[in-house]
Amino acid sequence: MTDDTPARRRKAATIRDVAQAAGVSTATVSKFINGGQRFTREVEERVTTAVRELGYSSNPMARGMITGQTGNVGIVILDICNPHFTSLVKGSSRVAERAGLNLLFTDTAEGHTPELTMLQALSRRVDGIIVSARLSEAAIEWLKHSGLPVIYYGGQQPDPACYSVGVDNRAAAQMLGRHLRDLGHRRISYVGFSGARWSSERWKGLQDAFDGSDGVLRLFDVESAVADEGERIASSVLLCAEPPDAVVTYNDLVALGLLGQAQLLGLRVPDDVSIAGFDNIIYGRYASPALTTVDTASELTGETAMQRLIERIRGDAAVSGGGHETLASRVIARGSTARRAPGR
Amino acid sequence: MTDDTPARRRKAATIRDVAQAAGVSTATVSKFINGGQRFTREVEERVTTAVRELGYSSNPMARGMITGQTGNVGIVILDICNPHFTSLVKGSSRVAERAGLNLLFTDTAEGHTPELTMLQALSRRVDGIIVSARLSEAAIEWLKHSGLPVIYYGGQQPDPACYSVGVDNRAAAQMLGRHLRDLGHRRISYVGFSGARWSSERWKGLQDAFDGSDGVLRLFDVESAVADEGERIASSVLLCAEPPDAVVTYNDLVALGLLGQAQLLGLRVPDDVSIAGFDNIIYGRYASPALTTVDTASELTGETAMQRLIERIRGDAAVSGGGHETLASRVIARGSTARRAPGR
DNA sequence: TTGTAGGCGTTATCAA
DNA sequence: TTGATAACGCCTACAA
Repeated sequence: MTDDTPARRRKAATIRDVAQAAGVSTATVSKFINGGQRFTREVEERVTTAVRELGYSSNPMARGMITGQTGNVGIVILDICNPHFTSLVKGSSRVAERAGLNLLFTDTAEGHTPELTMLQALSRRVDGIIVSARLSEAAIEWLKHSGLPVIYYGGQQPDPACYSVGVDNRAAAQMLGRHLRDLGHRRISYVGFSGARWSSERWKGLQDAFDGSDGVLRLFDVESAVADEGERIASSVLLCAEPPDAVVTYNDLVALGLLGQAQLLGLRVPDDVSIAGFDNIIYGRYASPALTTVDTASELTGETAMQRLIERIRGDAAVSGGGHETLASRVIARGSTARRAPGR
Repeated sequence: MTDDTPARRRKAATIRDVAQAAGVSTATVSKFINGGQRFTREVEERVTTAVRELGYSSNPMARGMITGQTGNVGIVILDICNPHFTSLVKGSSRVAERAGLNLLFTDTAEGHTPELTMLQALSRRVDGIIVSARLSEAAIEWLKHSGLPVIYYGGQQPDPACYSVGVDNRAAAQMLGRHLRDLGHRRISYVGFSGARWSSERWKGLQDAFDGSDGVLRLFDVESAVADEGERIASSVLLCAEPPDAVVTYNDLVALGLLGQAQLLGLRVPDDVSIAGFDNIIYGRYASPALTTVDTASELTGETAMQRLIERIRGDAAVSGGGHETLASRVIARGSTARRAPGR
């Protein structure tokens, strides 16, 4: 049995239907809906009834046309499958929901649409937007020029008029480096991801940590920050002439891949080599050994970014002038890092 | 240095501005923008220029008011932090982007807003919606009544007029059960999640697999399908009087938690007990031993659901009448399941 | 406290 | 091929 007609969307009741049913003007209904005014008990009751019976709710597009607000906020994510970004979305989503805003989600990893085109399309459908600080220069420039409220997540925007939220990557890496140094490690390899601006910050932080020591740091690079790449680069990093005591990777995904592959290559972690990443994704706990990492406040980043965005949209006076909000990070030491074996 | 004014959004050029600049009527510009008509070279050139110089793009809300289309599609996710759903979103997102549709994302796990209220608000902002088959009866009823194009993911909707997409959970579980049976396992425990309708399908599938054998199946239940719960229930499942040869869990997250805890309790996996889950989340590969699982076509589910939704929105004739689309699933055997030890 | 009327930016209809 | 004009549903002065 099939439908006689393709399910057609029933036309919703309009404010006029309500006005008529309640025997008042549309203006009265509008004011009633949007609150902030008092009415006769009589009118109030009739309107309430009419709204309920007709199941009325105002048309967001019609309202938007005149208020200039869409009721939506946008978020542009590099790769939703990275748990770091997943948590970020979770945090943003929660805050948006509380504020009664809808979240327009975009994943750019596919990159079918050029970044700029995508932003231009999105910008007409949202009141503000949260984007990665890794956006292209052209896109950032266009955003600035557009006047759309924007919050950047991840790194800090050089332009002081921009708002951004994230951890201090250099300081975070320095903490991790210090941890490794305290464990007696001297030969450190960093598997960076030059596609992210702040990978170099993390590299600098590591260097800071070993400043004035006899530590030897070496730099590698992956083409994308995923587990596969960690697997791919494992042998280059681990089986070289003078192998490292410890390896730090750009993020936990790369670390997970590296960790798995290291074991397949016959290395014992952490006895032969310590491994650590960034982001504190939950799955690091379920690797074996559990992965040492640096928490980069993923969910809090999302929450904070959304809060700042909403403030900007609402135009709260206190929050003018841009600036970077630094979130606290912390090292989470687990089984994948340990004191360097004496004989090693 | 602060801004003199709160960044004000510059008012975008309207179709009238373009018409004036090009010396034509707004109707002409509209037709030109929306294509599908031919113009004098002269007009075409003037309009093109005006559009470019003014950086014009049409106002989606104004357009939506008259076309009745929003250009948005909604997706309602139970918990974006579950990689299964993350992949689903990824698939949907890609297809939506290709079709030029924006994705309105909602995560219900927080549940601040009642399901029905959330759907009602969302329904006015989208042309169609993808939701979990785990939605409440009331919500499903309301959706049917609304006439909004809906695709359910996960389980099959009983109502044949509804569209749904997902794997055959019973058959999938039967395959996994068969795998375990072939490995010589006889005492099987299933850690289900009664919060999901299709957990019982999986339970039935397992029973099917051991039908007519001397297998003994036992049922447990978690309150939420996350790794923590897998950890929590581990001792109850594994340390009982007659411990199981193998444990199947509702999904990989629970399995991961259970796996980690099993090892902390001193059990060797898979020597002492085999463990398997559902969904084939990527992190199962990085557990140790790697997790045996059943692939539930997460990303394909998202893609397919979005394709069907778009067909429904566009009103393609061929796709009337509803129905369930079954996606193929497959067992992915890894290290966490192995032949039952002889002496066990 | 309530109503009237104008306009938001666009598309669709119909006439030129 | 092009243009005038009427909606679309709502909000907001302003008037009553």
